[in-house]
Amino acid sequence: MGRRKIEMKRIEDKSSRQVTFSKRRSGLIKKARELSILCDVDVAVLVFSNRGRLYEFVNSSSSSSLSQILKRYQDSTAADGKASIAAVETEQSSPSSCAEVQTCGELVKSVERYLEGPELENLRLEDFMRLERQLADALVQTRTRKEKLLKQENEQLKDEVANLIGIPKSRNHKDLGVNNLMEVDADRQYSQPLRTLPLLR
Amino acid sequence: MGRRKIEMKRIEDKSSRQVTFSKRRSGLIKKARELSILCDVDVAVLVFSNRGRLYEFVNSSSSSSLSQILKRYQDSTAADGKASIAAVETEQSSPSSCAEVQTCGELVKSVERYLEGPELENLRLEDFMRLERQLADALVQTRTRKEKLLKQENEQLKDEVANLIGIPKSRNHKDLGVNNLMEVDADRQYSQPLRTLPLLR
DNA sequence: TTACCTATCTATAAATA
DNA sequence: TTATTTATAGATAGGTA
Repeated sequence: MGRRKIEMKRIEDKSSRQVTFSKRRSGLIKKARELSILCDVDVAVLVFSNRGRLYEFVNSSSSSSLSQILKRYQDSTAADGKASIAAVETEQSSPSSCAEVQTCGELVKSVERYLEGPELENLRLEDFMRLERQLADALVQTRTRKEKLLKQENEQLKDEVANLIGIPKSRNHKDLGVNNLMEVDADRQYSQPLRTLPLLR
Repeated sequence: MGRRKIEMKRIEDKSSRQVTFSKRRSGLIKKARELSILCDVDVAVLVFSNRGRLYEFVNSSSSSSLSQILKRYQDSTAADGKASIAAVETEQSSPSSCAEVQTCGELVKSVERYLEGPELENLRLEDFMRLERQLADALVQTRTRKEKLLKQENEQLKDEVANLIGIPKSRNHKDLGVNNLMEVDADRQYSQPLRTLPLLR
């Protein structure tokens, strides 16, 4: 998509890597927006720069759990302007793969340095910690809900079994609400579609 | 990027919306992968279809909290139904050769060390953050195991129900253990509109 | 940086099998 | 319906200011 085709590997030149990052990041988020509009689906894109900055897209009309999580997180950081989560400077001199730049240890050290510095910078740390808590809370909440549904379903099924054993007339059975639980998607070229659980409203 | 320019609004025709969804979803995830490789950054893309299915991309070298969560989520699903029973069953006993158990044990020990360590009052930010992550991961793993057990039971019960429906002669349900491929009606009607809610695992 | 420029490459809308 | 083809719209790599 440019003057030349480029190899699919890490761009070594720092400057052009940064430029490409900026361009492609914008492009990715634009495409995410288009997908969400054209196809009327929920899309979330999260990009963490090597300096720990987060760029994101979450379509506003989303109602899914994860999007809610991300939105919640977004709200919590809105006061501090965009992309301020753990926006710390890491002058890591790790000679090896820069993919590991943002290890927790590195990040923590950076945050500590950040805290020792002047300014209201610790606000960003709070943003980060708030994000951590929110994600954990949301994860727990979501899993609890799903587990609850599974238990409910199991209870229904147990009742069904009991009924069928106790009253073995071949009556018309009620819907079990489980028929698509084990559905598997065939498209695994790039991603792994994950099953979701039907929820009656 | 096609024969014609299209308006940026929801595609009304269901068929072409589905086709566009499939194409653009693949394209989005491809671009996410390219961005993560070329620029060596962490990228996560989540797409929830209207049927509640989740398509995702999270680059493997990511080390951010969110990516870790999503990755673990992905992993737990990928391993679904494979060799997970043994791991669960051996959990009670002392450390076994199972990597999963070992990992869990290591995690618990680490957490215990932190909790029982002498310098608890001097808990540093680094320790705190690591602890937070460990607790979150442990929670996820534990709940994943529980969920797998629930699903197993759920599947057994579904088979049982299917068998009892298909063979409504009242029998002892224990002799239905053979894997009988009974199918459930696909065109059943729900009394209420079924809404699917994407859930984290 | 910070942004435009534009030749090329890529994604994809529509057609077709 | 799903896969393949093709013509175009769109994204962007390397320049330039």
